[in-house]
Amino acid sequence: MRRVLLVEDDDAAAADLARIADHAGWTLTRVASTAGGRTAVARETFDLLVVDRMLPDGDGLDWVRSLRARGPAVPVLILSALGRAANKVEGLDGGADDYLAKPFDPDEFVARARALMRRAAMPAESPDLVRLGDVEIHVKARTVHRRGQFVAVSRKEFELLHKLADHAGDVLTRSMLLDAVWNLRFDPQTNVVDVHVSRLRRKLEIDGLPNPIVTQRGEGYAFEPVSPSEAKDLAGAKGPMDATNPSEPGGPDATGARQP
Amino acid sequence: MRRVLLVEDDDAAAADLARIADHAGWTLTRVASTAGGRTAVARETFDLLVVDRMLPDGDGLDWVRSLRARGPAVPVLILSALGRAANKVEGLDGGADDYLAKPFDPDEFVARARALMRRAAMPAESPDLVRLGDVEIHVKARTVHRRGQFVAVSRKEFELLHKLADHAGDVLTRSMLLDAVWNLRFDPQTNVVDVHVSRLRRKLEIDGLPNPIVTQRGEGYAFEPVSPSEAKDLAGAKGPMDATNPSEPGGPDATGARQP
DNA sequence: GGCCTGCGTGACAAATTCCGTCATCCGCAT
DNA sequence: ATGCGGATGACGGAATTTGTCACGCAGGCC
Repeated sequence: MRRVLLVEDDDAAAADLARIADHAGWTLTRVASTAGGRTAVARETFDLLVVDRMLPDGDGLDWVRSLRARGPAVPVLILSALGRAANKVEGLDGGADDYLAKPFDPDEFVARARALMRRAAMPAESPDLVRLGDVEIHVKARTVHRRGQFVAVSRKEFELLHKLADHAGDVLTRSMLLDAVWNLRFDPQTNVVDVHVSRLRRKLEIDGLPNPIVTQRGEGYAFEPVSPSEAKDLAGAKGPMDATNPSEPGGPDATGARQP
Repeated sequence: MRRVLLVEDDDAAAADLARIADHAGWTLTRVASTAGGRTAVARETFDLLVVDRMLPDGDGLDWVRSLRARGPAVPVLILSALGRAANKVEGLDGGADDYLAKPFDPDEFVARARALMRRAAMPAESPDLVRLGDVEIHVKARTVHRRGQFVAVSRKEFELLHKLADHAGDVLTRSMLLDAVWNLRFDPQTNVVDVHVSRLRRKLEIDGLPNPIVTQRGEGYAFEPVSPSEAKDLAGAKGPMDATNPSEPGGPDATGARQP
């Protein structure tokens, strides 16, 4: 249920917008001044602010500017009789996300409001964020999420996952992983890689879903992204895990890292 | 330097937009089909896509829809001669972030493009994210960032910060913190709180900026948000740290947790 | 089907990090 | 100047991470 704050002093306009919002399935809170807006925003969380410009206590755009000066905030759509291009430019540059001149088409208003709320809910793209299928890796913070759920991984587990994810779709041999993650250029004659992979797998495990870390027997391991749209019902399909055609030659040395 | 991809088959329109982009200081890459757009997006990262609808290989909006089906993506502004309200609704509901009908005002186009890129760079609001001044706390992942820089804090340090931040602006006495963070209802007669505060402070420290954790002598500690707009030049102003008027009575028991 | 090799994981010990305590020095207030 | 409160370095114990080992299971080949 989307929560929308309307800052509008004209009762007729407010009633129209209330009807539109109701029809769109939103909860609309209406105030008639920027002071009222300030109070409402301090009390509640909203998904969208719809702000008129000519209000009894000033220009709604001034309030929007002060919101923006305080940092990232809820999206703002300005509705105003001040509808020339220069007014729109002023409003958009002042921090509004959209600007509609009155009179407006109700359907267009709703579509624009939806687009704003949709965009505001999207995670920001960042060079620090690696997203592969349903797994998100924040490189600097060393955190991992799967399907939006936080996954607590240790330092070594993170490095292992990061390396596998950087080469998603490719098989990494045990000796590659020993080199990359452990800085070992020789075979320690233990199953340290296997043990860490097992631990990481357990942490990434979600009941009913394929695990993104797959074994290529005799070669090594690969990260195979699981699509976010993959439903839990498909868990029975073991096909992808039985792939026998590696995209990268691991060579027989993958077996060399094992305890004989 | 913003990177903009233009998908437009009309040469004259493309030339106009190239001039506008150049004047706005953006780097514009132009392609003439959705296939070209697909290729460009696969090769490079863009800050904005500007997409026409009637293209030689189909409707640009269909491509936008397929981008959206794949998850969060770069913002899209549709420019189109198809300018009725119903067309705009179709475009916005189809995944575009904005929709401008041709002919359009160049200044309005630039202002809208800027608003889209500004919004796309904003971190998503989330109940998991607590933002206070220039400090961001991700509650589930137990991570902390100050001015976008990752701050490595331990579990106890995180809990302490979280508690202080939840009561930002209020003084928390040592016994309050002992109760809340250490689950101790008695005074251990050690300076464990002080030590942890010191450790946390050091980790949050940024040269030239006030530390958000302030001491109220004889009472306790408080989290005082440092505004993201506060420049490093103001570091000499020690005023906020010397505040002598606590907003909450800590009482004299703050001293009780000290080693005698 | 049997056998052999490779893989997965439980258990344990060593290594590393976190946390609490203690003590000392510095800063602040009277 | 004096005394109290706060900040922080250092150390040792607690908790977590990491590596090793061993054993049982799974997969592939003959």
